[in-house]
Amino acid sequence: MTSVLLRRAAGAVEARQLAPDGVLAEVTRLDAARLPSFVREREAARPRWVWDDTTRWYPGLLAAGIRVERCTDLRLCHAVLRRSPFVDQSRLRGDDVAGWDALQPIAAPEPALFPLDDPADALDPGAEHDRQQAALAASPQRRRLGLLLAAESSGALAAAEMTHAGLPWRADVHDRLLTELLGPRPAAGRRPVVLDRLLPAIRAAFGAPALNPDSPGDLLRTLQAAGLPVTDTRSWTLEQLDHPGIPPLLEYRKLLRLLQANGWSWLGTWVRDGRFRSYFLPGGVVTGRWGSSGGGALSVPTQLRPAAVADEGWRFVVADVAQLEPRVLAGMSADTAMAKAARASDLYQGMVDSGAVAARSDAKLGMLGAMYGGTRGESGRMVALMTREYPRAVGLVEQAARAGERGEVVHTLLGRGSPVPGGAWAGTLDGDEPPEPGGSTEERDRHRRAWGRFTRNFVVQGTGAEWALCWLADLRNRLWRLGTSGTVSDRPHLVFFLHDEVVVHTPAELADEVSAAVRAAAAGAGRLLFGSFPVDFPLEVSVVGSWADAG
DNA sequence: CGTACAGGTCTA
DNA sequence: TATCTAGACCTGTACG
Repeated sequence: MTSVLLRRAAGAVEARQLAPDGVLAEVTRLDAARLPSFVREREAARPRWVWDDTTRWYPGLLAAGIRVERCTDLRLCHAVLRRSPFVDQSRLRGDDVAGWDALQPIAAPEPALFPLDDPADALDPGAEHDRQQAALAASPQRRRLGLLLAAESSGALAAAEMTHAGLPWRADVHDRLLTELLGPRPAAGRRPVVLDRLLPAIRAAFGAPALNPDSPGDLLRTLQAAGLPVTDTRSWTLEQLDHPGIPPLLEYRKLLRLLQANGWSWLGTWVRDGRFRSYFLPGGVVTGRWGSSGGGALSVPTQLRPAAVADEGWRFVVADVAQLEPRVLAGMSADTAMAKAARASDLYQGMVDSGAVAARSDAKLGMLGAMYGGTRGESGRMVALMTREYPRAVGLVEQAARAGERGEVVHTLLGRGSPVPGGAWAGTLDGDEPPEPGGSTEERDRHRRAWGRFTRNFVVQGTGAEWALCWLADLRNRLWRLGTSGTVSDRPHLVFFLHDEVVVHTPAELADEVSAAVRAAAAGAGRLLFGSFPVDFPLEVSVVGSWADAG
């Protein structure tokens, strides 16, 4: 496959075409305004586009109606390679390593095609590409690492396309939901009538006429003065209490939260032209999960999902994986007993049916405890049971926890490395950092165990993210091929992705084919990561008019 | 007056 | 019979 490396050069663009063996075949210099037509012409041969950072190149191409099939995102690949234990770090050495380390994605593309004063312009993408290729070629885990880099780059394309398309969002439906719960939209500077009605009831119940429930300190003092035995004011704590002031207080806080997080001002800020537009950030989380920026895309309340409505004549295909992380753990540890339980569409029920545990809730508690590091109470007892039934799977996360406690780096199946621990407790391991002044032994042990819980979870959450990335990358190409003409948003396309769930917006007549594509991509992701090892990733797939109707 | 942090609540 | 993983983002409060 040929590659085309793009770089900005003083208001123009330089395109270097590389033959499959990496030899430079052709250099083209073109005016930045000519870039879209250049990419459109060359894309017919399906090259791999190599560029410093997808957020700096792809939004402009998408705006010009151009979609590309594959790319290498040097920023994201650099970040993976720099932390991977599968890489000989000396291969990445160069003058501008610090520059690549520090390079940030662009969250909101500026109106100009390329922003001025971009730190990316000081970096040489050609040299970085050569270093990355050399590091990959020398890796003892070339296949896995190569797969991870390709998946990460594909994710960057998918993320840019999702931002470009946006999630269909009906402002009128959202406004109706808010009005039903809070009353009509208040004038600027006023509060919704429902909150104004609840406030005196709360103050009266606690005999505190000046109470401001928005102030955590004020609220805690008032609750304690009313004789309630609390040390925090979390909803979970308050729900345990029997006092006439509690129900209106919880109601008040629930509605206030809705107003502040996803009220009318959210609607005005994040919904334009019938689309919720936020930025997905591939690799935004150390484990490899995506982060997001803008509008809280990672926590869209289920309460508001009725407002996500497909266009006229279009549908949503919503798909999620049941119990992704335990399945991934079964696969990466090659635990055949757990994989057998995972053959059922409900893994926890599969554990009950095989006689491993008595109840589904026990299986769930035990697995979550094993993956998160639960030791106490019922969770700890169930973890012990899991260890007996699934020694390979539990052994894998136990080893990751012990390694983390020793300050070592752990890695996912495809080779994403965990961060090196910082802070006083880790410094004492190598003796190159003095213990924190006032830091007691117990405090250091607490940090050590907390880091062990993090590395324990890292291997599972991170490998789960790799599975999801492979799923997404394959699905993206299948969706494109299902369409016959037009650009990304004219064909079936991704509009939302959240760890183990995708939403596809598709012309209604293609919805069944999209459902099949979603399933085929999931099966493909399982084979890519685990080969012929028999672990299933069953999906729940719904074809709906509104996101709220899925599941 | 702007920034940092704590506390809270939503998501998988 | 829980306080165990990862995030985003809001407000109030303390601090310089």
